[in-house]
Amino acid sequence: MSTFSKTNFSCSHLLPVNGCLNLDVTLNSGQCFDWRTPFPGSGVWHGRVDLIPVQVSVVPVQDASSLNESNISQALKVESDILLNDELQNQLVHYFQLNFDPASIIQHFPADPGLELAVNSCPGLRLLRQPPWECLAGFILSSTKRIDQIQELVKRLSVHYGPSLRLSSSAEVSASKAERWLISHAFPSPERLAEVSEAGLRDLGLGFRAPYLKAAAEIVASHPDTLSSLGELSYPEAKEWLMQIPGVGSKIADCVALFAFGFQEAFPLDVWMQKILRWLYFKNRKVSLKRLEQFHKKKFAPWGGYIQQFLFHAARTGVFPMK
DNA sequence: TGCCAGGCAGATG
DNA sequence: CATCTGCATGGC
Repeated sequence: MSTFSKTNFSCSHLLPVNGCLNLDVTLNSGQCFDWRTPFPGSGVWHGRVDLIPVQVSVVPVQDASSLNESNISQALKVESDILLNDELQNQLVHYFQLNFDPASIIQHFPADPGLELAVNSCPGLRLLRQPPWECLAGFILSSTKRIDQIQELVKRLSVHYGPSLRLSSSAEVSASKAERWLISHAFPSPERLAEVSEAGLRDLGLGFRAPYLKAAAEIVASHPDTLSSLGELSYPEAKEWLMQIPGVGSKIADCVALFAFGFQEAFPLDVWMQKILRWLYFKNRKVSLKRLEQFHKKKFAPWGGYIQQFLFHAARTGVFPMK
């Protein structure tokens, strides 16, 4: 394993974690698409937060003398080839929501056997707060794709059109085996993708998503501040704006509302969630989408966002015997 | 070969 | 409303 762990990072920090964080669960729960781990289950991940390339892992905190918070027993260990000044550290804290303890929301969940099973099956799962554009783009790519295929598309777009993150010579030194786990490029900006032809996007395997992504890039690029400030609107207003974009319907808009802006009312109702809700609460009978919408709003609001993530991940890892 | 994958848009009753 | 279809691509 030591051949894979890169020990010559020029910068290392420990960021205190409020509550519990499990990276293996969180970074593999279908909310983000650009993290890799050399060894599944090792807890070590390579990726980036916007333009900051990092290796992250979670370590226990023994001596809390400098951290007089009672709910801090872990820290996020962040290593990077670039200098992590205060501003960049704040970006990392925000992305991983380290100042927020998910237990403060979980304790309000309605009493429900299925939900409890889901929550207990993936401790440390937490919602990230992602940069809006790459979150939006990622989920535009997600239509009828498996998560590993979405990850592949994101990687191809980044390598072909994204800005290079190779900033220091030490990053170039790494062993060839570890090389493929390093993040080389960030996700391309909307301005850059707006310049790429639809054919160019199809060449990367986007298929029918190509014109959608291009249109989204053009819209976002031509309204420079609108997307990034959607968090100042109400949830319905933000969702309505997102759904103006071709290729963005209710589900994708909810993903962005939740994963990029933290609207807890957002409840991405994809095919998985439809199956889960029918199985848990409707004896697997056919139920219209409309009714499922009404059901989750009545039963789960205003904690739908987190509840959805627990149910989704539990189902995807086989916790529910749905077949 | 056939089926399915964190959907959406357009058309039909 | 509710349902149906085409849309690309890749893996099993």
